[in-house]
Amino acid sequence: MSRRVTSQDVADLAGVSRTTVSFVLNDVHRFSIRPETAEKVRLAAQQLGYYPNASAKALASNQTKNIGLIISRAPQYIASDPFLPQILSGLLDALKENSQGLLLEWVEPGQQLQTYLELTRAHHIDGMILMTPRLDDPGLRALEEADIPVVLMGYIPGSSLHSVDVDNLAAAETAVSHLIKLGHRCIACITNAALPYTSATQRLDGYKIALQKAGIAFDPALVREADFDIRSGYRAMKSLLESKQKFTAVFVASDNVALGAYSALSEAGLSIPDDISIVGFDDIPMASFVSPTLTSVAVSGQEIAIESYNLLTRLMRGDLPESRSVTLPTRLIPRQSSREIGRRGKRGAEN
Amino acid sequence: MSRRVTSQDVADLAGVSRTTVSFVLNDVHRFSIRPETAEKVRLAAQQLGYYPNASAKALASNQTKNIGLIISRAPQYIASDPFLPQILSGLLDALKENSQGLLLEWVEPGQQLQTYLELTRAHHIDGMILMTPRLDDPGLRALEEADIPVVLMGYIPGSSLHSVDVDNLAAAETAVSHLIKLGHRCIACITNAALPYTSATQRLDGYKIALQKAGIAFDPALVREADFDIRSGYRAMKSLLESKQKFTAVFVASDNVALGAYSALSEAGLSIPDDISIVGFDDIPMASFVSPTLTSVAVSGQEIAIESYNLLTRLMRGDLPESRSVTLPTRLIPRQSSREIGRRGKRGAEN
DNA sequence: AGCAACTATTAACGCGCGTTAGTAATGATT
DNA sequence: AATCATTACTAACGCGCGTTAATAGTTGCT
Repeated sequence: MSRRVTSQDVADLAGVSRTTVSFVLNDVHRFSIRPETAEKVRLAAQQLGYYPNASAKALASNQTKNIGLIISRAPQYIASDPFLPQILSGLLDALKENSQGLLLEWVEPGQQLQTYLELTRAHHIDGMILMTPRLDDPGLRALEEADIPVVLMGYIPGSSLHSVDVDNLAAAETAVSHLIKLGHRCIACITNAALPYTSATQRLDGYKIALQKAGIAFDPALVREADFDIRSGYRAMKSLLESKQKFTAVFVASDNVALGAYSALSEAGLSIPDDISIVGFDDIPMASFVSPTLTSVAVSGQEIAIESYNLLTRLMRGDLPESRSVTLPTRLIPRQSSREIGRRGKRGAEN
Repeated sequence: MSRRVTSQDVADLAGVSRTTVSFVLNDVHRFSIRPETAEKVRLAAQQLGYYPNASAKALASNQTKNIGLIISRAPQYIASDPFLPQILSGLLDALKENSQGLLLEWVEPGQQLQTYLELTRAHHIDGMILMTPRLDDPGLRALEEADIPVVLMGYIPGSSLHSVDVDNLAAAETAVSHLIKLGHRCIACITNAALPYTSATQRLDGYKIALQKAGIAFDPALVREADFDIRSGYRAMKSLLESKQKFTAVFVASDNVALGAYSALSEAGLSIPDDISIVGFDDIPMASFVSPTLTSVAVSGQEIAIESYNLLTRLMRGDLPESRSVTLPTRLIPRQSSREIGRRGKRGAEN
C-alpha cells in the first residue's frame, strides 16, 4: 500500500516548487518557465507515475471534467433500446478528445427536480445532456435557472434551453407521404413512446399533417401508443389487427417498435409488404438486415450525440451560439417493407 | 449568479458549528447529537437548498461515490450492441439504491495500461467493472496490483481479479448439442467476436467439445470470426455460403451476429430452418420477435450487471468473497430457427 | 553605477468538506 | 466535596491542487 504520489513529490524530485509543477503540467504560459526546468518536471512526473488527483483538481479548479448524460426513463425501458448505444458511441468518441468523462444517470418521473438540483448544485458535472426529455418534466424550469450548461436531445416547446434534434414532424410527414404516394389511404400509426415524450407527439403530428395534405381524414382508431421496446410494438400491432380496422400500411415511429409489429404481423399470417406496408423511424442498424428490410427514416444517433456535445462544449466555454436549437437532417430510406398498394410480387425481387 | 451554499452557511443558520452539520448530515453516530439540534440542522439545510459539494467530499473522504464501467472496445463497435443497454439497465438500477454514479469509459487496445492507471491513480472512481476484457490486455496485470476494487465481466484465465460470467463453454456446448440431437452433423460456427475476447474463445471451445463428444471431426473451414455487429454476421455467413462447404446448421455465438446471418441466408434464398438451422447466443429481446424466432442461449445482461455490482460493493466494503468468480446460469431456449434435419414444414407451424 | 523592465520561481491562501483531539457542561459515584 | 464518566459540541488540521501576489535574479539602457 504505497503512499499516493502528489505533486509535492514531483516538485521535490525535480527540485522545484509545487507551483512550478502545476504550471508545467497544466501548460500555463502566463508565467514563463525555462524549457529545461519544464523538462525536469515532466521527467520527474513520469518517473514517479504521477497522476493529479481528480477530486482535488476538481475542487481547486471548479471543473470536474465530467459531463452527464441524463436519461428520462426507468432502466427497464432502456434495456432494449437499440438507439442508446449509438448515442453513447458518438458521445464517448467525442469526449475522448477532450479527455472528459461521461457520467450516466437516469431520472424517474417525479424525481426530476430533485435529481437535477443534486447533480448541478453538488457539481458532479460541468454540463449535462438530457436525453428524451418529457414535456411534463417539472425539473426543466429549474435547469433554465441553474448556472450549468444544458443541452436537450429533443425539443421542448417554450423552453429556453438549448437543444439538438431532428425535425421529427417533417420527417414523419415525409415518411407518411411516401406511403400515400404508393397509393395507401388507410394508414395506421404506432408511436415510438408515450405522448409526453415530445418526439412521440411530433411524429404523430407529422403523420396527421401528411394525411391532411392528402385530404385523408384522421382516425384516432388507427393510432396506438408504444413505449420504446419491441414488446410494446408487438402489442400495439396486435391491438390494431384485433380492432378489425382496415388499413394497408402502418407508420411506426421507431424501428425497434416496428420490429415488434413485424412479429405480430407474421404471427397473424400477414405478409409485409404484400398485405401491409411498414415505414419505421431511426434506421437502426438492424433495419437493413431484417427480412423484409425496413423502410425507415435515417437518424444518426452518433451525429445527434456529437452535435449535442459540440453545442455543450461551446456553452461551457461561454460563447453562446446564435441559435437556441440545432436541427439535424433526416433521410427517408425506402426498402422492401413499403410497396405500392395492391401490387404483389416475390419479396425482395426489386433489389 | 448566487454564491454557492456551503456547510458553513448551514451551520450559521442553524447556530451550530460546521462539524455538527457534517455529523448530522452524514449520520455519524459516534458523536451523539441532541435530536433537536439535528432537526435544526436538517431544517436549515433544506431551507438553503444545501447540497454538499461532490469534489470536496470526495477529496476529504477519499471516496468519489462513482464506479466506472470500462468497455474494451472502440465506440464504433458498441454502436450496434444490443447487449450493452441490458448491462446499463441493470447497473443503473442497482446504483441508484446506493446513490452512486456511473462513469462510462472505453479503452482502445494498446492504451489499456495508460487508461487504467489514470483512472485508478487519479482516483476518479471507487471501483471498476471491466466489460468484455481481452485475453491480450496488458493492463490487467497493473490492475491486480492497483489498490482499487475491480470486477471483470468475463473470465480471464490466470488473472487474480474477481469475475462474473456465464459458463460460456458449457452453454455453447449445450447449444451445439441441441443441434446434434436434432440430427445435424455438419455444423458451422460463427464467433461473437475476435478470439482475444475470452467469451469468443470459450464459446468456440464449447462448440468443439460438443462436436468431439458426438464423434464429429472439427473442421476449421466451417468457422468464421465476427466482431459484435450485425454486418460482421452478414459477412461471415456470406463467406460460409461462398465457400461451398456443406452444412445444415450454424451455431452463431451472438444473437446480434446471428441476425446478420439471417439476412445473408435470406438473400441467398435459403430458408431457416428448412435449409439451415440456427442457434444464437444472448437471447436479446429481439430474438423472440424476428421471424423465424431465434433459438438462443438465454443470458441475462441485467443479472450479470447486478451480480457484478454486488461483488464490487463487497470488495469496496473490504469483505473478500470466498470465491474469485461468480458463474451465472444460462438456459437454452428452443425456438423456430432450429429444427430436425431434413424435416420440412410450414415455418412456425409447431407454435 | 543606477534604475527600469523583464524573466523565473515560490510562499501562501483558498476550494468545501471529513475528522481527530479537545473543551465545557452535566450527572453519577465514591 | 472531589473524582470520574458521559453527553453535546467545536477548533483546527488535512485532503491535493490551482492560483495570486510577491520575491529574487537577470538583462538592457542611460
